[in-house]
Amino acid sequence: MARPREFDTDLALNQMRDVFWTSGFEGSSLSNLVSATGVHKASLYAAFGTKQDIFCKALINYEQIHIRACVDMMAKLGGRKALEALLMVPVEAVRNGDRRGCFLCNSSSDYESLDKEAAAIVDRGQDMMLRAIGKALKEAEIAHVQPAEVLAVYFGQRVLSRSGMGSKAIEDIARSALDRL
Amino acid sequence: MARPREFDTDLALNQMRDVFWTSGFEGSSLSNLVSATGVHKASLYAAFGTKQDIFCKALINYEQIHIRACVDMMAKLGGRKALEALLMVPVEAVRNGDRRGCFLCNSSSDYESLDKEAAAIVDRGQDMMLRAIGKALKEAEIAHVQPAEVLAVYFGQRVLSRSGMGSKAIEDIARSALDRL
DNA sequence: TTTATTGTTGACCGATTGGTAATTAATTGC
DNA sequence: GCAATTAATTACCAATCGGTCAACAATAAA
Repeated sequence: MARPREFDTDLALNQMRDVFWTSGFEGSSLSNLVSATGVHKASLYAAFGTKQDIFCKALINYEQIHIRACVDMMAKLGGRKALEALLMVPVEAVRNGDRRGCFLCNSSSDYESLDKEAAAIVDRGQDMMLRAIGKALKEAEIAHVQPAEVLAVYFGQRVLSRSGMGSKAIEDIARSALDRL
Repeated sequence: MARPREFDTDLALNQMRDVFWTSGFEGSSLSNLVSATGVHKASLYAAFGTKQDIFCKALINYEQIHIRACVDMMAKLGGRKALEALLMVPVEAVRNGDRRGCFLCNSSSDYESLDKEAAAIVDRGQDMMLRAIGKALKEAEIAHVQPAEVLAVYFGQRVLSRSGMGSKAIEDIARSALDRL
């Protein structure tokens, strides 16, 4: 009943998510989003709202795709294998040349620059991961390890990935942590 | 032989370091630095150079003061006690209401937006910490744990501090990690 | 006191920031 | 074909960005 959209909103959101993922909220400008999508600024605004709105949608997109996939994989594997798989995710990423780290971890580190809505999305994402880790620890009957410690190791791997640590060293972190579980 | 400076350069650098520490390179503007120091923009430029120059000096200042203090404390305590002290640093910070995390960890996470000089300073800081951790592990005769894993736990604590995790949970991470050493 | 040197200041630079109003274009239901 | 609806585009907005320059002020050596 009206003029159809000329761009794929899902594709555009994925592209903008990658920009924020790589450069963070402050480090990404509207013109970065425009070049990544090929869509004019005013059209992006009409379709997604302000920069803060877009960031929130990008973060939700990340959680629905990547965090969800991670959590589902852990639920499927269960127990110790779930934890092994979790700590190997950063290793595989770096092996594939992906040094963006984890968008959730990056946003946790940039928590200061986030509005309430985005901060709540970060909180929810962390909670998802903590639950999945807690469930795996229980299944593996590892009672003396806190879920937050595993999340800390995972986030540590992700931060160190960003600053150029080699895939072998990232893997050593995983093995060193898993050896003591 | 000329007009004396009206502001304390060391104090001003400390104040600017705190701005970058809290908000990162992209998240800090020159006007933020001006309000934090009370020094005019052109005077800051004359005394410290460009924004990138100031960031590098701030990061060096952080390493010389905070990383150095941390490494020295570990060298003094030695062995297992050094590792215990290290993982308690984030706990004490959050207890004191300090949620800035670790400037070195924050900069590692923002590695993408750093120039070569700043990136090299980050690399050096990480190396200092890895050496100190490695020495402590050796002294405690803990051979099966990688220094990078301890650094990952520490960075993880710092990231989670930024996103509002409670001091008790940050302490649980420390205890959980130390219990298994 | 004069002169050389250096710090402070306010005005200004072009570029970019996030955001918006108005115009034009494309589609469907009638 | 016509009207209604919505998308795309252009041009523009005030504000801020990092940075610079010339005028002025303060000091020490001569």
